[in-house]
Amino acid sequence: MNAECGSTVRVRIAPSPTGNCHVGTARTALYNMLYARKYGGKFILRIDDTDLSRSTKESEEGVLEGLRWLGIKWDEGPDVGGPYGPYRQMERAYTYREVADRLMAEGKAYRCYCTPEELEAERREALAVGKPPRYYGKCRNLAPEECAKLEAEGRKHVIRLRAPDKILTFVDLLRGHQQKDMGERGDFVIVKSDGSPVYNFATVVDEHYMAMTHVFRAVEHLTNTFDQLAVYEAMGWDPPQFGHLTLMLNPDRTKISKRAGAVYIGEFRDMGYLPEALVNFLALLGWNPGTEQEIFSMDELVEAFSVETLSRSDAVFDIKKLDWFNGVYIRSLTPEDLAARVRPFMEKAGYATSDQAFLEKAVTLVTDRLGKLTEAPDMLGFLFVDRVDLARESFAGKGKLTPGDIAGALVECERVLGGLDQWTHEDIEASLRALAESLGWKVGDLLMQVRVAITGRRVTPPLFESLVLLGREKSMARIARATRALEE
RNA sequence: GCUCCCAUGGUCUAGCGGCCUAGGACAUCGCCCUUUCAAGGCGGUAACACGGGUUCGAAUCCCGUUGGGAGCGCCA
Repeated sequence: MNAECGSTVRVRIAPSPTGNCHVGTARTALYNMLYARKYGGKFILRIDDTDLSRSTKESEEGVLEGLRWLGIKWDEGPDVGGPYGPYRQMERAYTYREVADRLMAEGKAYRCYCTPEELEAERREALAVGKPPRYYGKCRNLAPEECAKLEAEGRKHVIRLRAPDKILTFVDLLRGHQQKDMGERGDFVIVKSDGSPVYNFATVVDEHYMAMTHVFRAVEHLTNTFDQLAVYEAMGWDPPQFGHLTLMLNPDRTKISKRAGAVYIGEFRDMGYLPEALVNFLALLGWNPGTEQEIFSMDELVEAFSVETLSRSDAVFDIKKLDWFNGVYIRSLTPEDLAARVRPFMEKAGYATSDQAFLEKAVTLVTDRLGKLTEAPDMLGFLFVDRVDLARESFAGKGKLTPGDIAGALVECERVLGGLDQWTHEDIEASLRALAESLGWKVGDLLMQVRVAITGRRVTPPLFESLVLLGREKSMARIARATRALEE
């Protein structure tokens, strides 16, 4: 299980260019990268684009962008190159062909002319009598003349590998010894009728030529591994070590999907999550450090990572926990950093944020209150507008204060605040507290009226700091306006 | 249907035969703090899927059952 037996560790992530970076892909990429860093190896990004129809430059870029945003960096890949290219399957087409030809020449693979309809019928028959659906080898021993004849009829063919009639085994890095009797498996397709390689074939060729030493991938590939092993064996190649990771689940324990919420990295970014929070959360979803530490920087993850503590059971993606991590990371940011992260969300909401110093002071008021960056515009908007919307009910709340009571109190507030020499937190607080006492009001009740007058709402950042930031002029104007509104 | 994987509170997990009256975190509830809301502090509720073994002793090992998942594709 130790990585460094002579050769350098080489691990990879091989996403399909679907346009978006899926969280599952991201987590698998993370684990692979952590492993590479931990053992001083290389982490490679390969684009598995054999499904030619969907691949475009943009669809590839979308995936890379998601990974980059999370801070996942690769040593070799289609964008940065490297000594083991190409890094796109499409560009390796010639090699697949060559390998398939060699397998055919050695009698380890053969052409099959069966139609999809025939195969489907065969599968149904097998299932009907309770046998595993498999290809029973109709074209297995076709004579060259027969092939020529079918070819002449215009029949298309695929290439099948002769499944070895023996038990294949490997040691999974997470699950230990695994085996399968390949005698139960029919000969399987390695090259489609259009000449392109099937995934289980292409991936073997890629892993081999890219000199991968370890393959960490989702558990859905566990049983596929045996087909791949058959290819390695037919070619006389040494397979890498495999480790099959868990799946991420929806709350109802089905495989994570769109309908249960966000699944693409870009969506999390747009929802106001910090990449470091998402990474931390993802890392702990399926792996544990063996200690009670919860918060990890990327470097700390590299340090603590270990294959031994990767879990074997699937994990529900609990967004509430992600929210908690996000809050923790937001609170750890400097005002400057927080301001920078919040800025795009403020701009999107239509608030001008060119005054850096002001923005920094503003975000400082809500650092402890932000669960997600998207909440910032709502909390801070009152500092960036000329006037706020006032609703009568906001002042009274559920209490029994009448508009008259409130307007009267606000007039007093205006008077007291207007008489202040300095517009500071201390002076404002002292004067308002004193006023509450002389009025016989509870401090909280009085401050609530000012709060609503200033912000238009009952839930806001701390009042005194907000007044200071808003400035004397605007604050006084808002109180005056609120008074008038209540007196109408 | 066959093969394989998995199984500790609502969720993520620690536990790898006695240290477990099962630990931590999120969520939840209560209290404290408090100018609202948060944040923070303190405390509470809450789990070894079930049934057989093995053993002096099992959450931990074995078998079975149940439940969940994957694969059996000219998808990746």
